[in-house]
Amino acid sequence: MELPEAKLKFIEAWGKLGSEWGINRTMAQVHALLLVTPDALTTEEIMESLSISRGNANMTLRELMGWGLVEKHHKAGERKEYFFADKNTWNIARQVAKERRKRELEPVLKILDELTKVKGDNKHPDYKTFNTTVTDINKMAKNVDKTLDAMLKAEESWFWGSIFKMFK
Amino acid sequence: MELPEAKLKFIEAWGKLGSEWGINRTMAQVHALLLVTPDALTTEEIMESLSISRGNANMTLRELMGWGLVEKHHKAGERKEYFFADKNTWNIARQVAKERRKRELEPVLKILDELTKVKGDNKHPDYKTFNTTVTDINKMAKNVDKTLDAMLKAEESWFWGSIFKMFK
DNA sequence: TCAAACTTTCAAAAATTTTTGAAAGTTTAT
DNA sequence: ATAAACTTTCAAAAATTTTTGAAAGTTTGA
Repeated sequence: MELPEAKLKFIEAWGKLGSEWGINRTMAQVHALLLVTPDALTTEEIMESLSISRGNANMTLRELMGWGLVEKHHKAGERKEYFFADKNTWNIARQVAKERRKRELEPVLKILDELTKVKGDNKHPDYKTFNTTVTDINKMAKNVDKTLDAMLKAEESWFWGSIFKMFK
Repeated sequence: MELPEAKLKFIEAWGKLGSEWGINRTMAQVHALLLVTPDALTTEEIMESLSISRGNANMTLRELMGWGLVEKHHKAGERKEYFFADKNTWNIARQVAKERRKRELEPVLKILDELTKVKGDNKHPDYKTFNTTVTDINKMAKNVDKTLDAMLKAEESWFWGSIFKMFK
């Protein structure tokens, strides 16, 4: 397989995976494009490469910056904005973990904490099932939260090293 | 807060979280409903509770069974089918991990392995960036794969116990 | 100050996903 | 064999998400 074809395959696969995980396909594709491009690209170049509109490119890049995955670069003496993706995989994973924790896990944890406090009679199967389920899910969500927190602070090699020590 | 309201809140929150993670909101809601219901429910009861159509209920329940999260129960002397959700949180997490690994991670790993093999000249920044990025992502994806595999085989308390020993 | 170069906005259109519900299919009891 | 009880299917409709592109906005240099 040649490089250009391989790049397209990567972009396609990344887009698909993104869409399966609740991330807009185009956003994942723009990210993938920047990940396999050594230097920063202009909006124009991204539009061209992926055949998307200016509006879409602009919006997607803004969101990628919001996720902390892409940054704007400027070249001396040029007005154009260039977009560049951090290519460190561990940084990317941490950044995504950090954002999803904040945006999705934290709100759910807040609700679960409330629901855990609902009072009732354990003799009523309805209440008992509700309470047990919510309490259990809350515990698991808190464990996930703590694990993500640790991951955010960790060094990649240490993290995987420790994980693999666990089950050998 | 009273139980009925709390149930609705839980169903809503679960539906929202699901939709953010690429799982159909209704499917997550049906799952949530069954999770807080002590006994098995009929299609009719689910339709009623969540105000959804027969077709939708049927399709959603079939999918939940496909994910291994819900099973059909039969009551002696009745023709109706009853649907029941396993309420063990660790089982649920493992089941979801298992399915997503099979459906989403494995196909991506296959593509990444191929892309890793693409030959080129490391003097060309384009090739070098592509190769480095894809190789790195491949490594990370393999680590995730191994971790999930371990999780699938693990006992809940042992798993979290080991994780927490890591960062204390 | 002006206009060229560039970015952002957002209402409307397109694409995609989800839902509906009536009809077709199946199973069971008589 | 039939009808009642129940489940499944799927084309069309509705809802939602994504994309477009032209107009408005901004910045810069002359």
